[in-house]
Amino acid sequence: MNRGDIVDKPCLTCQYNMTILNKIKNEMPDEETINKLSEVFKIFGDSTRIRILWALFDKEMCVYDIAEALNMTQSAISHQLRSLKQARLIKSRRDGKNTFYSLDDDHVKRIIEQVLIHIEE
Amino acid sequence: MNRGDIVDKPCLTCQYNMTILNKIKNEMPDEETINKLSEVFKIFGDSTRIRILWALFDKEMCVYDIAEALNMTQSAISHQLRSLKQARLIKSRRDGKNTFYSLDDDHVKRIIEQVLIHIEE
DNA sequence: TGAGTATATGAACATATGAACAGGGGTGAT
DNA sequence: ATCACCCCTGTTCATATGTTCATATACTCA
Repeated sequence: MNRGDIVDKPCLTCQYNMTILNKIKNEMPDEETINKLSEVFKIFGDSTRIRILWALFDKEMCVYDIAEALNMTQSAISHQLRSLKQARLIKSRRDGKNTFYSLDDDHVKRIIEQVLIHIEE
Repeated sequence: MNRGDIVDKPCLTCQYNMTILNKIKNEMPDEETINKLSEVFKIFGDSTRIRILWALFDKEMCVYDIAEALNMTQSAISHQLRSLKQARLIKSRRDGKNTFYSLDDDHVKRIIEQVLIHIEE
């Protein structure tokens, strides 16, 4: 069964006709927005990154200390920090030898909290 | 450089000492919660699933119509619906030949909206 | 009961991802 | 300038994930 077949004989028992389905298609955010959305979620979708974000919840930290707090190698942390920064979930500030990372804005914290509420119900 | 070395000579220029780092470790949610969090985010982290959730934002739909609205095969949609259901982001209701899917609760919508706000800034 | 419709599942394949390792670049102290 | 330290980049390898195709199951109605 492929797409062509389906278009010609729509699901008769279902509630929506082609007009409504097309409306859904059109009201859907554009492809770029959808992709951005899923990319951001993808970045959240890793336990190490969640732990990093959690560690940054109320203070900035340098790479070394994050690695220390999470019991992981500096290299692994650095990779994850890059992902997080590319997704604009964190920002960095250089101070001499150290680079300090902090949450990009409050949304990040709120998003995690929302999901936490969801899973705790 | 490995973990053992680091523990013995902490980053001298950083702001946090071992006591604070241990505090971070202890205040972090337990492993199970962190894992659940990242798993849920992982499920959100796919453009097809985001589009499915979007289609379900204000009404239930059957598999066929979702496939139709998204221009995808029934099989692909069915697989994704299973993931979404396992993560408790959607629920299903059988009605004769059809299975209708809808958002599990309002959090799902709110979570997506939060991230949308974040990326639009 | 058998035909037709709606959905689910399994296997195979391609792609994406995370961790570890090796090496390099920038910074500050001497 | 040189060295030590902090961090980043590129690569490799193992594993995870998404898609497709083929097929199985569930349900309805004649």
